[in-house]
Amino acid sequence: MDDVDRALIAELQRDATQAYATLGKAVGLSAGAAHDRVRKLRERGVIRRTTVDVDPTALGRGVLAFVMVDSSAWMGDATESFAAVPEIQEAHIIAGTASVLVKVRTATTDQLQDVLRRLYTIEGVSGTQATVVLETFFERPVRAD
Amino acid sequence: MDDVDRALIAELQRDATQAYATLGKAVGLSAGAAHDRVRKLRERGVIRRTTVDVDPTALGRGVLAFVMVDSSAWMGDATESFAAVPEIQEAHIIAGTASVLVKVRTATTDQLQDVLRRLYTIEGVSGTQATVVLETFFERPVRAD
DNA sequence: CATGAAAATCCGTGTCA
DNA sequence: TGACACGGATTTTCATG
Repeated sequence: MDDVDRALIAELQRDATQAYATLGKAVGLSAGAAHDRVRKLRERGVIRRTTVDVDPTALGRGVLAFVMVDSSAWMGDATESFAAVPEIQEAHIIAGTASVLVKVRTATTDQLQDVLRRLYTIEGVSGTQATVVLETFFERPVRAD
Repeated sequence: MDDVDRALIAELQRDATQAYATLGKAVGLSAGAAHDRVRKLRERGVIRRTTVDVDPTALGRGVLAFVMVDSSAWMGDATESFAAVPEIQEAHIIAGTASVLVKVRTATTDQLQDVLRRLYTIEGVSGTQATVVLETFFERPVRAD
C-alpha cells in the first residue's frame, strides 16, 4: 500500500472503465504492471468490488432520510433485522444517546413513514428520530490520497 | 426504465466487471442488447459512473462519524466550503434543528477533532454535534428493484 | 449477428533492493 | 532471492454496421 496504489485507487474511483494502459499512464506504470497492482489490491480486499453509481431519483428513491433508532436492548446482533428492510442503505451502531443510525431512501415520505413503522417491529427498538434531507450537497468516494 | 433496466443495474452494482455476455444472460438478453441498454442508461445519467468500492480502513480512514452542523445563517450556498474538507464524504442540508449533516472519515479521533475545528471556520457555523460510529452493520448500493 | 479493432490476461524475462 | 515491472502473444470482449 504505497503512493502508487493510492493513485491507482483514486483513478479507479473516478472511472473504473478506463483501460489498464490509460490507468498505467496516469500513475507512471505499464499496462501489465498496473493490472498486477490492481489485481493484488482486489485480492487483499482493499478494493472490495467494482460497481456502478446510480441516480437514486431514477430508481424511485428520491427521498433521503437519516434515522436515529433508540433501543431498550443490545442491538449488536440486529444486522439481519435492519438488512431485511430494503429501503435501508446503511446501518451503523453509534456511541451516544441512540443506538443505531440508519440511512434510508424511499420514493415518498409516506413510504418513509412505513419504514419507520417497520423499524418499530424490530426487537428492542423503542423509538426513532427521522431527519429528512432537503438537498444533498455531495456524496463522494473515500479520499484515497 | 423497465424491469430489465432495473435488473441490469442490480447486476452491475453487484459486479461491474462482468462481460456483457454474462450480464445479458443474467437478465435474459443478448450481449449486444445488454450493451445497448447499459449505454443508454449511462447516456440518460441513470448510471452516473463506474467506480470501485474501497475498504476505508486500508486507506487510513478507520474512524467514521456523523456530524450535525448548526448554523446561524443560510447554508444553502456553502457546498464548496464543505467540499474543501477532504475528510467529509457526504454533506446534506437537512430539515430540523441542525442545518447540515456531514459524514466524516478520519484515521483517528484526533483527526476527527481537527475536522470539527475546521468546520467552525466555515462562515455561519455556530455549533457541531458529532456522533461516532462504533460498528458499521452494512453499507450497500441503492436497491434497484 | 458478424466482424475488425481493442483490451484484458497470461507468462517469460530482466532488474532492483 | 524475492518482489516487481516490462512487453509480447493469446484469448476475450467491445463496438460498429
